[in-house]
Amino acid sequence: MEDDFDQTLDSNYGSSHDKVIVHLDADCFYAQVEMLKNPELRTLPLGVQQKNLLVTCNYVARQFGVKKCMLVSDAKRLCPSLILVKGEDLYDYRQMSTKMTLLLQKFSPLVEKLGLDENFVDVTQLVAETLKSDFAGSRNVEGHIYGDITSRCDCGCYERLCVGSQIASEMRKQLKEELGVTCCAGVAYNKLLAKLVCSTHKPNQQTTLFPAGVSDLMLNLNNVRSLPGIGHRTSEILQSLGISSIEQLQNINLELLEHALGRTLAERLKKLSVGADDMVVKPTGKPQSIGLEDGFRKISLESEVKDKCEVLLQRLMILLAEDGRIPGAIRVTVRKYDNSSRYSHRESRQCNIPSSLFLPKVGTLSSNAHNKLLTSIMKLFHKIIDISKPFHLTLLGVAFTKFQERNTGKGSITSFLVKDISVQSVMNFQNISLHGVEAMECSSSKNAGKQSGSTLNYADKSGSESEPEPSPKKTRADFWRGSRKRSLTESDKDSPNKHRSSELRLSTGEPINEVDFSKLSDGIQEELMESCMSLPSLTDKLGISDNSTPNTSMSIEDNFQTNASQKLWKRLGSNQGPQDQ
DNA sequence: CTGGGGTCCT
DNA sequence: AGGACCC
Repeated sequence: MEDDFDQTLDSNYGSSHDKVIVHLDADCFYAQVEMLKNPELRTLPLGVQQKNLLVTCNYVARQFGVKKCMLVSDAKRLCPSLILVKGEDLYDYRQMSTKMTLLLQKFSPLVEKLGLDENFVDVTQLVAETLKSDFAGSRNVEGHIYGDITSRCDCGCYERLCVGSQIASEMRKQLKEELGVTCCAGVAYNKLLAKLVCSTHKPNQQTTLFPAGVSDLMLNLNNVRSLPGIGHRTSEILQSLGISSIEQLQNINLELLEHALGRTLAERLKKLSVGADDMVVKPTGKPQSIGLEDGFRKISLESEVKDKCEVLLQRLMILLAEDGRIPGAIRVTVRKYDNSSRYSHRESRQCNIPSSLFLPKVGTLSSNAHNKLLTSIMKLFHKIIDISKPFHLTLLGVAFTKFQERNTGKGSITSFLVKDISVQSVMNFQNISLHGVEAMECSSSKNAGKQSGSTLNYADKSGSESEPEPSPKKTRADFWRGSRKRSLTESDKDSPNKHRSSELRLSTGEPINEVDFSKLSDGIQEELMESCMSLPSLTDKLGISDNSTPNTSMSIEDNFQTNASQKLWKRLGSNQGPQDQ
């Protein structure tokens, strides 16, 4: 009785309909960012190129038959007028990706990134709040519905998914209005289905899946390879078992599958094949590793290796400073030339590094962190490659791992400062992303700095608002439905972080991320120079030298970005607010 | 020259 | 440290 009931729930776990998951996928993401940087490209066939590969292209180019992941030469043949932009440096894409994720976090703290252009959002809680506070609201589905809905599930998922579709619509609207990015969205009761249904209407559309459509969706997949979780290797194994269609996977004997793939994977794939997935949306936090790679034709001299690594390290240090944490280890990766094994076989070595390299107050003047790291890198390289014999590399990578949060204690002022800079840049995103909302209601948006924290309000609120009484004034549900009419800023409270960030701003109406170096104390200047700016070519770029204190204000972002990139930020931030103060 | 990133598991 | 997976 009771046992049977529980059993039913358990075995049903992966296919129950209790959650509402939205999957958002930016349309041809890199190409979109490039078109934001340079709007003249919008009407032209545009491809983004990494080395000899066209990693994505806009929809104008797709009309010529150009596809993702084509060789550039093939794409050019199909579309001789194709405009190509280089996309090896992911910096701008990463920044836009961060803004998108921050925007989505207004709806739920459960946001999981997949690559730079996709996000899963678990909106179950927001849906529940909406249904509770708005039980008379319309139950229209926004966007497409996948398959038929003639038979309605009676567990309440119909209403939940309807509200989910409305939330997804609002998310896409805000992404478009505030960031200029168009997305597709899929709404379903688990991650697998949300992702699969997302891609059924492209571009810039959304689709909702109800239980009645699940079977059709799964069986309409062309190949087992279309299932997220089945990659190159697994699909080859399946192929050898004579399995290529989803239906074959659904019907194969489980024991047979376990023998080929192992129990864990076999059981997972069996469930996936019928649309069952109990994976939770795991909030993406700080990355476990931060790395850069460069592929090339041939490197066979140690000096070339060192040069490459130095450039990589230099760029890496910027990403590291923005992250704000201290790495505990560094890893070097190489790919050796090997014409037999096509597949990218890589070898790597890693070693721990002393945190003192990143702490304020590095005792010695002559050797900076950069040189020590480069030495470590070359040592690791020698562990992989015996340079007394000829070698031929086609890729070099450097990555930091084993991160440790920077000491927040009273110990170091630098830790505070560096932390603030990263907070500041996050807040800058928020400022930009909020502006669309602000502009619609309060034309008197002074104090732009004070409004910046508000995107995080809803997560904070729902937690503390477990209040019993009928004063659900500010639920997340109210927020997303009323966002066009209501001010987001009315409930803002200043946090210490905000104050500190404000203090770092220039008083001349410069962008929020400006830092006036001359106003920082000598100690802080020194520490910043030491921990972030010790790279020779970087200091060149910034127009500062080792023995002169810069007397002009500098913007970290502006100086590190390309000109083209500046246009993007200018455009996105162009209404960033009156020259306040 | 089939990219430049990431994740988790073994 | 490598291998699978994701984009």
